[in-house]
Amino acid sequence: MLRITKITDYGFILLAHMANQDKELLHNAKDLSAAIGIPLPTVSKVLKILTQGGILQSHQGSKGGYSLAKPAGEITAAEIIEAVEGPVAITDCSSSEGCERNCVVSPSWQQVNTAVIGALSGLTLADMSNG
Amino acid sequence: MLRITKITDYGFILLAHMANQDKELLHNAKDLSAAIGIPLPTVSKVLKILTQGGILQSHQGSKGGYSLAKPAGEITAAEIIEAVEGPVAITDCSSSEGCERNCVVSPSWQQVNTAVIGALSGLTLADMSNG
DNA sequence: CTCAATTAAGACCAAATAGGTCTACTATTT
DNA sequence: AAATAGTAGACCTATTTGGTCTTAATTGAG
Ligand code: SF4
Ligand code: SF4
Repeated sequence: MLRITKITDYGFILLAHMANQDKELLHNAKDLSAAIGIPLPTVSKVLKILTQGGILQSHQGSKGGYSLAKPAGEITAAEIIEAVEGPVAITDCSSSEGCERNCVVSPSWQQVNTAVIGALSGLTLADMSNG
Repeated sequence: MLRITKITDYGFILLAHMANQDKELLHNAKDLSAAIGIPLPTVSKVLKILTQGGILQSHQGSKGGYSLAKPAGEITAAEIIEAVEGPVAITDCSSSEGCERNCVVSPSWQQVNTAVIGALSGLTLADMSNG
């Protein structure tokens, strides 16, 4: 339905919050949950996914937490979405797997897909955070 | 997951097929189903939705069928998607209803949404069909 | 060394959405 | 009248998404 998922949306909220504070500060899931107003288990899940996608760096154990893996100005919206939902593909045929029905409109979708990725790549977390 | 639905995809295939033929010719669901290779009930559903959305014109009764409501060059991809899935809104906050959690990243999503709609509005059915 | 705090991994279930089919009805042509 | 074709909408199934939970592994502090 041409919409990002809630998990992705939460990811952006969390990342923007982290980008607005001292870069070295470790944020733990519990504090973030309280700060953002999203239940802890969900926050925890999102942070885990973002870490697996290389957007966040984690530090385990007591006094552990998460921090941005790169400066906010170097993390693009496209990267974040890909980390959470996988490659951006507006149709089956604009993904790597493709589509067996290789129809006439496919090239147009490729164009649209490229344009969308372009828009998302031109926007960094720094742009999105404090504004 | 940032993807158009299958019904929408079918819609584009059907419309492109129709745009590639005589504008005045009426296409009935059965023939279109055979031509495109999508089951009749599904084709029928898609055509109905496109008609309700004002993209197609229908003609009931024997020898009836569907034809484009406007020249292919005047039907944009954005229009078609809206007709099938409703307004393009990449997040809750970029739709008319909005989102109660009015967060800091919302303005950025508005920008992205506008860019996406722009890309979709700049592409007509004529562009997408015979190309 | 032990304990508490904290992330990691993934199972799990419930809710929502999407995909697809079907039936009954209406309109038009012959 | 009969045949053809669209209209409306219910309906069920499959898939995806949202969210929670449990169990482990890791690390710092006392
Ligand atoms: S190839 Fe045609 S059918 Fe397959 S995804 Fe692309 S547009 Fe849709
Ligand atoms: S306002 Fe914030 S939370 Fe609500 S949809 Fe927009 S980005 Fe997501």
